[in-house]
Amino acid sequence: MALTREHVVGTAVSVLRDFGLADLSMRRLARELDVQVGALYWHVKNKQELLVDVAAQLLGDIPAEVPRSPDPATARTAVVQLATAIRSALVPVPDSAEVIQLAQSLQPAALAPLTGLRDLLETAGVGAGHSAWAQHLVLNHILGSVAAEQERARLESVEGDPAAPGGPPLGAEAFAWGLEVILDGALLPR
Amino acid sequence: MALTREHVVGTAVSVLRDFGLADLSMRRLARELDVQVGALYWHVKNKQELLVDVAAQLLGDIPAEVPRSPDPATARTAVVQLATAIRSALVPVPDSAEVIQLAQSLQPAALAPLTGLRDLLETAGVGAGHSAWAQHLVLNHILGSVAAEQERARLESVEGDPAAPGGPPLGAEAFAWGLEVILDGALLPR
DNA sequence: ACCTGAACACCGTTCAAGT
DNA sequence: ACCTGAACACCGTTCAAGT
Repeated sequence: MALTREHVVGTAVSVLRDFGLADLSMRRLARELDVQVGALYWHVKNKQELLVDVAAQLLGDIPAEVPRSPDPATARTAVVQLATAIRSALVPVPDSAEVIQLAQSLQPAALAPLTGLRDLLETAGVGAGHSAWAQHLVLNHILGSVAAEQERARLESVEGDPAAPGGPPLGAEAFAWGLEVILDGALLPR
Repeated sequence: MALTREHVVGTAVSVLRDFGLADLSMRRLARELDVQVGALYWHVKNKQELLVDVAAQLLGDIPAEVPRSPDPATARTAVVQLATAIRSALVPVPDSAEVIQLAQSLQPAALAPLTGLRDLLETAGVGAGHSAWAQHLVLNHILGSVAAEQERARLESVEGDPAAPGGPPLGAEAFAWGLEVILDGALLPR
């Protein structure tokens, strides 16, 4: 079967999911695909471009459905739902926050759901000149929360200290709190 | 002159400042110090430990002076001043946000000014159970703002598009806005 | 105690040459 | 068009051996 760009990106995602960013090398990827390293460079310009595609696929499964012409209150609820969905999609993938951050700085347009976030924030009542700022604020909160959660999981797996096996993870509560803080502050008359 | 750990860390900081994280390799560092690579490992356990020390030094010059027993209003002002000081210290150092994030996940205690931030937030009126969350929120905002500013600078230097040479950088305004949003939201009765 | 020399097991990227 | 083979210029880390 011929190698395709989709196959390369898909394999990269699964290596990331199973082994983390440190193991996601071009050579490791080539081994996984039973191919020489050079072959990858026919389908992909370089590793950075590959990681942008990986980031896009990580966010690809998230429902980007923005309610049509919502009132401010339902827009705010939609922001919370979308942000939580993004966080939930990223938490199980090791080092996903780093990958998203890299992709967003390299090629912001490639990450569609993040634009939906900005639109929702604007109709929720964030001043028009500030919706991009609010988007960054929320995104930094999401990525910071994901990184913290993964670091916690890493420490547990090393120390064998499962803490609370049942129930919702502590990080989810902190995330929800921070999201409300941002929204309350950003929607205040200023 | 004998090599010391301080000399190693100091040289690492200056390589980071002048060339960025991609050029801060153990081998490059050894070359800069006129020494063989192996010599570094007598003074430092590994690269990660070195980067923690680099991060500590980046934050070391920041005045960590917390006003003794301040009222909530002056504590809030102090939060803004400290957060702005941290941002100002990091912006001129390429990839500093990445280095701080790594150090903070590896060894949070090594970064003293960040603890001062939490104390100030608590006396400013953030609920006692939430001051650690608020600290993370502010820190993520600082690091996100630093990374964005540096990415902007990188694009300008590549495209030769100086935009606005005079006046304060646009990023500082966005940073101040986000900080007020967080503080307003976090200090709201909840 | 402190450093050298040399090795081990890796990287990302390029490119002539093959099919 | 798509891939191999091989090279180039790097990495972090370890460790016997020297002083």
